[in-house]
Amino acid sequence: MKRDTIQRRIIAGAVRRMRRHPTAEDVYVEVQKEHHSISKATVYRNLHELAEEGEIRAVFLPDSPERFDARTPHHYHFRCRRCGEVFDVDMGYLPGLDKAAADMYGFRVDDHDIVFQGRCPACQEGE
Amino acid sequence: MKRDTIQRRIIAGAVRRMRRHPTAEDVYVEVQKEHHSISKATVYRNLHELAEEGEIRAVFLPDSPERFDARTPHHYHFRCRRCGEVFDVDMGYLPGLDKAAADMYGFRVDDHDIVFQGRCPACQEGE
DNA sequence: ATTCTAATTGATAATAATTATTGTTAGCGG
DNA sequence: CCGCTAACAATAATTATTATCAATTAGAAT
Repeated sequence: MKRDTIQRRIIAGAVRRMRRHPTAEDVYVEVQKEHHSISKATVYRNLHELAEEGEIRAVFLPDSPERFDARTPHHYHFRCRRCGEVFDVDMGYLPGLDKAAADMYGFRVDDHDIVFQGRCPACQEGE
Repeated sequence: MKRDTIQRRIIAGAVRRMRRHPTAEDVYVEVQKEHHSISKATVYRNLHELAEEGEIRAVFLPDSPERFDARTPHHYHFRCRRCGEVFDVDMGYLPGLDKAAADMYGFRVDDHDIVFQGRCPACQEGE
């Protein structure tokens, strides 16, 4: 049975507070402030468990360690190829894509992620 | 100036031959058959260079090391959450998405990737 | 064709990211 | 409150990737 530990609550809370798609390492640094003895393995384990339960979302981005995101409404991402910064892209989830993929191939599609790549406004200046 | 080395040709050729989104490691094993003394660093280096030049495509997938793909027409991917297998999803590139993201946020969008997740047909049996 | 030289290579070391192991601790049902 | 077991901390191990650098070599210049 899934136990409700203070470590888990701290980790979940930290991810919900953090806004910039933190990596496991970022979350580790953050939770250390609240609970000094928490270990890195516990952070990894709980992040993955929380993601599996749907409490938070795992975001996979190019050239980056795995990131996490507590924002509940599904959204997409943009990654600047120059500075590496990641931005949210709110354009509404496109359920039609899931259905199309499911119909074409017989998959059971749970969801999808879209990652745009290019140049962010700041990095477009002076080119 | 960009030099045309036999290592680069062998690596590019191997990726073009391989169909299952090989990882850098997979490519390394493959090119070893042709050129025994090729080093892993050379494989990594060339894969990234080839990707940057647009000769091949880098594919970033959840819970997986970086993968590469020589298929020229852009396509999407599906990953089975159970067995981890990756499938191509050919549903036609959706340029409208790039434009929408660009217009909303002022990005210069080069392209996007979509990764669907769920269960593949084989893993749906006996559930 | 020979020489030059800067790009590229191979080998290996270093780093980063993640997972596994092991012994300890603490939620929760009884 | 007790005991069982899931979850824990600490750390070792593994995996993935990048950096370093002397040696090599493709392509340009002679």
